[in-house]
Amino acid sequence: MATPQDRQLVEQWRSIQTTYFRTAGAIDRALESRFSIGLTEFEILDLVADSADSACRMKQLGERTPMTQSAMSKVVDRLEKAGLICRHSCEDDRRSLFLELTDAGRALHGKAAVEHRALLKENLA
Amino acid sequence: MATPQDRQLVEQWRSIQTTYFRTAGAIDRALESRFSIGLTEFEILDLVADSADSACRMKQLGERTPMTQSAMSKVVDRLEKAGLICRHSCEDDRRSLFLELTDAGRALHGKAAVEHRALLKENLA
DNA sequence: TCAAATTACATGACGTGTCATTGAATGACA
DNA sequence: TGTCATTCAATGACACGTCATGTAATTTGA
Repeated sequence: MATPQDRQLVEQWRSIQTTYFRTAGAIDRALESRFSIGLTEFEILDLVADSADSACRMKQLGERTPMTQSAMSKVVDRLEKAGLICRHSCEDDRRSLFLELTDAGRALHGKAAVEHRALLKENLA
Repeated sequence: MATPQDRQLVEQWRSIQTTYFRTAGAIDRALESRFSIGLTEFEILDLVADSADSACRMKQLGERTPMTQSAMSKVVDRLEKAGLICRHSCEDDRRSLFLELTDAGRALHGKAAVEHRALLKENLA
């Protein structure tokens, strides 16, 4: 029934869960308290900041995160309301959207990224 | 700014996230469709099934999962409504609760665990 | 070229998680 | 022993994610 291999799998899984929750929680709380954004928001900022090219982002970002399309849309809403990002409709295909950091967004991302990296280092050691 | 070490940390973190979401998602969907319970519910069943001793469980279970006390309480609600688990108040300390699987709960856990282990194996390879 | 299928994104209903708080039982100790 | 602090669990308000669906733009192909 419960083979040693099963036990080991379950242990491995619990370890992943623990690491994930501990790390995500720590980052989320830190970003929330210092910059008033959550981990999810930061991850979108981070992805946008990371893409220097000018492709139609929204769609492509979706391919680089486990988030749902619907979740993405709402996160971008929040980021836009917070004045950290803006949507530009894409001339070539008006269904698509470009995302771009505002100056405020870029500034905040810079500071938040330091915090983010530090907490990753601390938690993934 | 973005040192190679930072890059590597971020890569490692994305990898953990991907594994976590892929695995959790697969298990959740499978359990949901075949047994009408979610991953969270299963994990509580699994913990209860795993503890043979008769300590005041609720509290101790909390120490073995990243879940909040409040989340636990609600999951147990659902499990109880589904007839898979029951709460017994603890004689020694009437603030505490024992949890116990019902027969239905034990039966379901047996089948679901097989599925769970199989999906872990598939996803954590 | 036009109707049907597809694609990109937004939105509303809904489930579940968190935080803050409550209620009840217990513990500490003057 | 009576008061105050602590602990366990439940609950309500709220935030956020998912699913199903809607809307508009684009593509396909007869």
